[in-house]
Amino acid sequence: MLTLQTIKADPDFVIRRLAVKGFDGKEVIGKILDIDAERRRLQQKTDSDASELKKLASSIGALIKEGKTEEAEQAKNRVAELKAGTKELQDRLAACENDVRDLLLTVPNLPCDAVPEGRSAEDNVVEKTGGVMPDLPEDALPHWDLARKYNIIDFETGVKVTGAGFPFYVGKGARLQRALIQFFLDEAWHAGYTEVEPPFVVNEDSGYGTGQLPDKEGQMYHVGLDNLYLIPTAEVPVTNMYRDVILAENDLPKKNCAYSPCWRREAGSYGKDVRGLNRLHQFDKVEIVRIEKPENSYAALEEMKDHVQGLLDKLGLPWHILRLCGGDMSFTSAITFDFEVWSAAQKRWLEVSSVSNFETYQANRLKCRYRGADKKIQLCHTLNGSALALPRIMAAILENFQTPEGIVVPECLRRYCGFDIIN
RNA sequence: GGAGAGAUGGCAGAGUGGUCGAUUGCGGCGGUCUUGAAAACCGUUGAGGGUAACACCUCCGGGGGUUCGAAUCCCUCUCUCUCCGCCA
Repeated sequence: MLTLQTIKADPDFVIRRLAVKGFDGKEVIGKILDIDAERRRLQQKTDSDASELKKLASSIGALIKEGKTEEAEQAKNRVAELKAGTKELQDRLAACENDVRDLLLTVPNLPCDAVPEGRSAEDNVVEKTGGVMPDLPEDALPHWDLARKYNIIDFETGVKVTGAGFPFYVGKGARLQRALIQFFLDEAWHAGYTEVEPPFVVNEDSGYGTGQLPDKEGQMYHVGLDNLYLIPTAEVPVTNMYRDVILAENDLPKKNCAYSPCWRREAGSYGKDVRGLNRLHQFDKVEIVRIEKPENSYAALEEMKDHVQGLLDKLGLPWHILRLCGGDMSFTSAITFDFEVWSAAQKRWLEVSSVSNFETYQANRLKCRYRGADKKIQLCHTLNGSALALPRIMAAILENFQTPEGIVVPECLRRYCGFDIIN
């Protein structure tokens, strides 16, 4: 969430930036400022009352020791009277604090200067393009047909055993999955990311920490008996490692990578978007997460983009990078770049990575801070990106590299899966 | 799952109703001494709110209660440890 400080410093600026995301913040910002002003008034009052009470109460002890029982009794009565009045003040103060927090949670992050204006995905800007689009014959098969032809992904049995969106990967399909995971983790390792194997379920506090709760509750699978959530991305457990932590300046940057399965309920999705591997309820992903000093976060973002681009180049897939416009960005992001690969038989772009800088927005909720050289404690910047999500990469590999002899496995994966063709 | 014991500042560890936001040790930081370092000695060292700056307020795992007054007593939740059970 935004810091109160940011809003107080320049409310008009905040409202202007929010408008880039298509968010009308005028009313809520005004409300926040009003309630905060009230909160401060109440706090001053309760503080001085509490101070008086404390003094009186501690004087009673001394009076009793001196044997001045009567005076002590009088003081007791006075304290009791005062206390009745402060109770109500304290309740109002607590209510104000809650209201401000709740309102702050409804305000999205400010997009940074580099975010283009726009309402929807159509306004995203193609930033960069790479790789070569394959020249497939007219009868090229989409990946769901290839999966069946070579018996490497079994959607039907997944439906029987669990439900739609939970496929079985079988034989070379399963090995290729594992090869991709291994390849992505090794590449991240070589780029200096410390590998983490996180828990795949998290508690409520962690859900709030990274912003899945309270508003995106319906997107996560919930383990009701224990009140835990299946992670929708490794970002959640990995970023929450730094919840309520004050790092030393020389601890930064923190660079972590993690493989995890990801579970998403994807409520309300249907149609061609969810065909085959395009959108699943369970999928695999390697995530990279960074905690950075504010002055370094944009350089880190560029590094992350280069890393993701490098993966796609090594796989030999045609890609482009989209700079998301304000209207298409997520609630919590300050800037986001989406990577899409060309799915040659479906003849469409598939999103395989999203790289974002959250600046202090996530860190403020997490209370992830560091102590600077001047000993001042300040919020870190957090960033994350997929590197990469598997199913659509798998889809693109199957479609783009299909030949009459079979599917040719990208060079970089062969040492991991132990074969060079799926036939 | 059952029984018992715990949870205090970066760490260790005192504190069982009245100036306790908290003794002490270690660690960290600053200084004296030294060419430099070590040792020794002196000082300093939690977070949040609030203020122009002070003042002041809150926080001893979380929440609630008793009391004029709670780190200390009561209830409850969570977590940790020991033993038993179960188990990859």
